[in-house]
Amino acid sequence: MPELPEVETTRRGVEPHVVGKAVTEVVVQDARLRWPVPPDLSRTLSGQTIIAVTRRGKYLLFRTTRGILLVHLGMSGSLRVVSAGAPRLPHEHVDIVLGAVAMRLRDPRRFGAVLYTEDEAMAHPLLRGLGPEPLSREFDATYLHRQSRGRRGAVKSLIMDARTVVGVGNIYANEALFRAGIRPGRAAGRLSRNDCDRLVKAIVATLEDALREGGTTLRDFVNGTGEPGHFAFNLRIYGRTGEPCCTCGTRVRATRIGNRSSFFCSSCQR
DNA sequence: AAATTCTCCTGAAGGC
DNA sequence: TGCCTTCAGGAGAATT
Repeated sequence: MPELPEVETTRRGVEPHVVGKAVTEVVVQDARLRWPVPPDLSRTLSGQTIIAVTRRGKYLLFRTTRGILLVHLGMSGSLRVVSAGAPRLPHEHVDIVLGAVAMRLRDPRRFGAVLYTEDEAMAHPLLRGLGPEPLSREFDATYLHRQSRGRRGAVKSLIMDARTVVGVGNIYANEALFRAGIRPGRAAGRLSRNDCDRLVKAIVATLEDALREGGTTLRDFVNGTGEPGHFAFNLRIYGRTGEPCCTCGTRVRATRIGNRSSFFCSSCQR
């Protein structure tokens, strides 16, 4: 599931192949993504040169002098660079063709998005209101502590809420809480200042470790050049229901929080 | 205001 | 073997 490490891995993978190139055309095989791919996208984008590839949360931003192509990978999306005109496999819905190469979006579950805006980036409705980047200085214990005050909901839901901090999805939320020794169901408002400090450090460390491994591939994810990520081997708690905790041997328990599967060690996490 | 539920979608896995 | 149900999840929208 693309979370920050997967999206950033994708960004790094495609960036060198697309910056400085002009869009030749956009070929849409199936426009039915989370929102329809704009019908005039090919006409709008053709001729525009990509000057930078940035990321905000889980959104990829392909900047041109005129506007921004926004790409979100949803939960099963992947974007890779292929030869223009390479045979299309199932679920490969959109090609952003740049001369001899193309960025190709594959998205079996079609929860992803391909949009275009000429607004200033952060004014876009999907980007406005996003919380800080987890790997920025702004995301620290003081900030998280302040955000958590008065919250009776689960801390796991709080850190997965993009208004609190971007880029943390279900897998890394589970992993970070395990590393911090905090139960996912704990009321956010009951976190001590020290809990927040450990949790922020755990989130940062988890994301950085995953980034180093090129992200997590459970099923669909591949990077900008089609390679899977290897962090799945490092998952300590996610998906390990019934297995012994890697730290203390207690059986890993599963529960649902905010309609998302959650895993924890009842001994290591309080 | 915060918290919860619903919704989109398809493939895999389990049950009978 | 085959059909049916359940589950997985990002995150905006709707609801409580």
